[in-house]
Amino acid sequence: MARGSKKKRPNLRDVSRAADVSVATVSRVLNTPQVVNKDTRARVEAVIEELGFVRSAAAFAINSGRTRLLGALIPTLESDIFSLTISSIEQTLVDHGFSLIVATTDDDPEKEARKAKELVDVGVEGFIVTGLEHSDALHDLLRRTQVPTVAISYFDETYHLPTVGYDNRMAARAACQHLKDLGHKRIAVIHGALTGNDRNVARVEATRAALSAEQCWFFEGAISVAGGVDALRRAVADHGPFDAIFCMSDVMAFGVLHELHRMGVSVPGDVSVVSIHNLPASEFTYPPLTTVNLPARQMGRCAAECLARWVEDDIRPTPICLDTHLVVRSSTQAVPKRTG
Amino acid sequence: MARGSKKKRPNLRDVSRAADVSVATVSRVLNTPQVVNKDTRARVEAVIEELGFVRSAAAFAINSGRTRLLGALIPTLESDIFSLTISSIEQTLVDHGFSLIVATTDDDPEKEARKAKELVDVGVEGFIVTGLEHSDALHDLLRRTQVPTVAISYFDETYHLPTVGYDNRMAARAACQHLKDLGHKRIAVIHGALTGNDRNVARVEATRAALSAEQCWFFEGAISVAGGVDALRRAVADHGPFDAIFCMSDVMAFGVLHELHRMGVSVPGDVSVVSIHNLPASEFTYPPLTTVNLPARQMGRCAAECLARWVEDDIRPTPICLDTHLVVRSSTQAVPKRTG
DNA sequence: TATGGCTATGTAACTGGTTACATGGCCAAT
DNA sequence: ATTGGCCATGTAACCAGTTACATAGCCATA
Repeated sequence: MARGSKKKRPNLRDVSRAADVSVATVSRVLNTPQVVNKDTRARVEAVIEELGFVRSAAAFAINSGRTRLLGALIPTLESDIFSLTISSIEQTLVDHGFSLIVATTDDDPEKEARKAKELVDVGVEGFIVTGLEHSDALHDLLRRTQVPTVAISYFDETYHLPTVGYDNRMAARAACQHLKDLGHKRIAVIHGALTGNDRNVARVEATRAALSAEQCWFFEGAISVAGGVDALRRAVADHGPFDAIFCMSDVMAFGVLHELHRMGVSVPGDVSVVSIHNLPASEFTYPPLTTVNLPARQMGRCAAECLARWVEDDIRPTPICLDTHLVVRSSTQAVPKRTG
Repeated sequence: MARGSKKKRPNLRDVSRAADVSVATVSRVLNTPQVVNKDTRARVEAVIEELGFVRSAAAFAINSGRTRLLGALIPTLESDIFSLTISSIEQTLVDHGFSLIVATTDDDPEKEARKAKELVDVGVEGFIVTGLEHSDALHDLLRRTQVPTVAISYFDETYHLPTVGYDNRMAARAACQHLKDLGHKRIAVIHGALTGNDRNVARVEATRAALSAEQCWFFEGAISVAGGVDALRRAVADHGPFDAIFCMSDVMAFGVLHELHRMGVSVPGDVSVVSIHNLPASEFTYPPLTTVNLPARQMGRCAAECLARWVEDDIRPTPICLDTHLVVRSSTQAVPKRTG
């Protein structure tokens, strides 16, 4: 503890003094070493090493105007859905020399705006936000600061920010069409919360449009395995047997499969289960899950790529719509024949 | 708007000029508004609003020496194991006014050191690292920069950094003891890669110590559902039927359960399955998984708490060992009687 | 010998904030 | 009328870097 607090980190001038050169030369060694004489450079580098000099990020940023920091605002990390995306965002961004700050919002627009403000204060040069629905405060902040921002998980070319995502309506429609093709007539639709989550809203709307009102019943639950279990129980209790379950999210489908199994209901014999996401684990449920693939990793990569280019080269990205497609596995099958 | 394209972001002096006050007054409005005359303050605030002034994070940092940035170095985000922890780290840190930069390392010490260097360059005030095994370059960096760092996922009070974690050996031992108590004699141990992952090494070592060499066979695979499937297939093919499977990770156990099911092997009737982690989904596998609970969220919270206090108040944390305990569900049962 | 070009380096002015210290106005108590 | 204190504000130094511009030394050419 003797000089623990007293030990000020050495700065450029300390180095220049110790190496008997000017601050400009030290700065050159750091930024454009080619232009410095070999011997001088070696001497300066030795002093830097000896003193343990580390250039101040803040001072660098103040001059260059660059922090190399980007921020991602996502609903949650406690779900493969977003952690896959964030993971590939992070991996892509480091290739462009950026660091990623993650902030979770719990689908709460106010919280999102607060965190966005903090990130701006910290100096992020760009944002990735989730979905299209945001508070006025956030839109205001983005307008004022002009921070490049791309929205993910939802494709909409008319949106005021560039979007990199998929067509949530089309994804839901594909699942519905699959169930219709198989002849299903009593369908429980299990979805996550609709407030603050425009992806879910879009999927539910598309489902309402695709299926006739007499064919489907909607149940809301938490987007988690437990949420799926709970929603299914309510569904079965309230509206008797179904011949198909459509989950808006694979994690909920995991819970649904588990609970059906526990109830002794056979999948797909007694009931078909279809879902949206296609998580890595969905191939290995029992039975393997029929689900609409959402390209989470690809979306992360694209969004990161776009944002990096925007921040770096000032090229505003054009919206990108990624492909979604139904992956048919073994959790769905045709209704054999109307047995009443 | 004389020069529309040269839209430089307004700075303190721009504001002070427009509000006809000194820069000091504007700064006071920002930092200690109480000491500024009400009218003056209102005028300055109006100008700030009008010009859309946002204080430069870099300039603030250069003076205060505070970036309010912390970094987390974790193996991967593509797994609930770490995303749960990171999630609670993030949530805890925002309460302390910090932002979190995440960097994934793929259990590669070199990559970890590189990313750590980048984070220091960016100006993080503290680190969370995973495990105890790191490259010399990282240790060197931490020593030179004196950046507060806590290590998670592995409790060791003798380590040179404060650790917040659990006793990986004890966790493995608990699972082994459970299998022994149930009378299991042919145990397949399925674990993730050992290079660069000291948690896995500790678990495997403890397992070797707890079980006699004639009772267990070790198989390595990727820490994923698919990795579990693959490892189990190799295990069964190479060393014939087992009466128990011990997975070092729940996600691998998910794959194991799936594959056993597909093979027509009954769990726990034909074979017991025990694991380590207790992920949220583990309660809902079929059958529900017996597993050693690792307190991922609690660990995240504790580590974040400790690090925040260290950075904030210069209180070096004391190592914390979190409790692990076996959660017995339905994937294990006693060997009924030696039937040969 | 004078000129020009090149390389390596130094000087000092910047970046955008914070803050110690100085100043000036006003009012109350001597 | 003088002094003292408080409040609000301004001036300028400072943080730790970058960089435009100046300069000095050296060598080749005319």
